[in-house]
Amino acid sequence: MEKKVRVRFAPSPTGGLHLGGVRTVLYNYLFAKQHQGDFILRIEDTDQSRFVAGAEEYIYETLNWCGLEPDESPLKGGPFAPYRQSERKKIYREYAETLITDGYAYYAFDTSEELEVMRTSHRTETNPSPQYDHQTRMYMRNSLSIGSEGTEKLLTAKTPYVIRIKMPENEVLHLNDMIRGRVEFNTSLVDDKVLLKADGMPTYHLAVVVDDFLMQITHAFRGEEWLPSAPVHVLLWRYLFGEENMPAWAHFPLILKPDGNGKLSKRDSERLGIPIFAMAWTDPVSGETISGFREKGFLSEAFVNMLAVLGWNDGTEQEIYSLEELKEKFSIERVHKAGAKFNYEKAKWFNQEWIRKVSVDELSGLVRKIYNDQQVRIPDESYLRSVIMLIRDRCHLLPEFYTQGRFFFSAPKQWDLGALKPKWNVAKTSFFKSYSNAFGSISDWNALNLEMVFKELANSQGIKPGELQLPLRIMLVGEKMGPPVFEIASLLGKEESKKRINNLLDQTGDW
RNA sequence: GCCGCGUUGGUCAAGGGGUUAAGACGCAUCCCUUUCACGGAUGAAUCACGGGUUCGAUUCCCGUACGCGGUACCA
Repeated sequence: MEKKVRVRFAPSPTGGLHLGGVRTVLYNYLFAKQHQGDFILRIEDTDQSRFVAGAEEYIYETLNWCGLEPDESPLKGGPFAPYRQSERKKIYREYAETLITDGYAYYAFDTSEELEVMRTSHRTETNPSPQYDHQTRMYMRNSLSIGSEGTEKLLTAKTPYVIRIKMPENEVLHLNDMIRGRVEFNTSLVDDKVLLKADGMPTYHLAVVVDDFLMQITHAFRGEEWLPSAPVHVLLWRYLFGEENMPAWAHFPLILKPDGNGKLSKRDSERLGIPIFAMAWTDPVSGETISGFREKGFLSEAFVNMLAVLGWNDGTEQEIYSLEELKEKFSIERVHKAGAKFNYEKAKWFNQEWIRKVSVDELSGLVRKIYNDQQVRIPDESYLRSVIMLIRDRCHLLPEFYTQGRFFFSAPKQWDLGALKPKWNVAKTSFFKSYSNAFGSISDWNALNLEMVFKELANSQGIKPGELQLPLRIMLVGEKMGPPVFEIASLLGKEESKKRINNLLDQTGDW
């Protein structure tokens, strides 16, 4: 009997959720869902000094936008509540003390100044960052170096302390990563990490294993940056709950900046003008806003799709996947080991694909919002939908529905005269006069008929129709862009088309 | 420095002892269209390096280089 799969995403609410974070959520979610398991959102807010107002709400909204709803969360509750670590504070101390009793951890009374002294005095060329470990711990002020009596004294005097894990010497630990296979560590090289901080809050290391155990997490997935501290977690599992009960691990590769090397960061967003957050994030203190994919005009389907295949593929040539399809086809084993550079151009391509794929219904709501923001009045829903169907193929980002389609809602006020004037003549003036006059006789107003009449008239007047198409386009659109010109006229309607032709004709006299 | 993880075109990547080393994005050229896109076609461009193992390594092993991550009372 297999245990029910339970995974968690455990962010620290300190700001916007960037690409890597959302991808971690996504992979967790996909894995859980394809195994009929639970996806838990746990808020790791153990560092009170890093509290950022609104960051937690931002996470909910992001998950909601992406369609990755947790089964249990601080907001939703669940059988293992609370899901906010700050509210679980009292739980952790007990485990830390058990560790001390069992000889796996100890009290440390060093002040931050003392730690600083140790780090500078032990610093050498070959060891630029000395650690609090088996080599140095006996020189520090802790229950190992000062004995139980001294410890008692300090404890009763209410001396601030932390609890540190006592890393064993020269033991080889290993971990079977679902992506990387067996990874080994020598415990001598790992420092005595703080487990419980002076304020009584646990560090990530303690909290993550205690909560993963208590919340019955079966698979623990996180970013690669956690791999180096994994031996601490393995040891904690061994000491507290039994290594055999430890969840299966997988460490995801990082998402790198598009140019150069290194982790994608907020700086890159500003520097390159590309979004890195799912949604715009405004820092409550500085007021500074970093734009997000949603605001740039991405469809959540495209965003999720793009993220899924950034570091994963199913071995076929398929690149476009819906969430449902991903649930079916995703597999941790096929996640790449190496980090991937983020490519914004490709991201836009995914969005373009999804703009064509998604229903007009869904698009119309989104596009309506964009037009509203631009103060464009939309006569009616069916007109909007027709415009959308006509221009969706040429849009990569949602805002392009405005730049590509605004002329459907208001007549051009200026024209690309440079494309017109040089080749203009009286024959063309009279052609357009007769063309717009002929509108009255077109009973079935559609692109095909419009084109037919256009061509017949042109031929009868001895002008090549091709030479007249561009002028017509400029009259209707104002510039050299847009869908097939008779489609435009057809949608615009008889009156409006006539009006726009006459608008320009009024000016040709001055040329 | 030390530890860990990586390394297939510019980018994302498939492949995994014998292949013309897929495909996508981007780029270039052409076609379509007397608009701009879309679409189609074609093209340039890749197995980090050095040793092994092998009849044969991009693929397996060992080094080296490079990159990234970690080295906090941050997660």
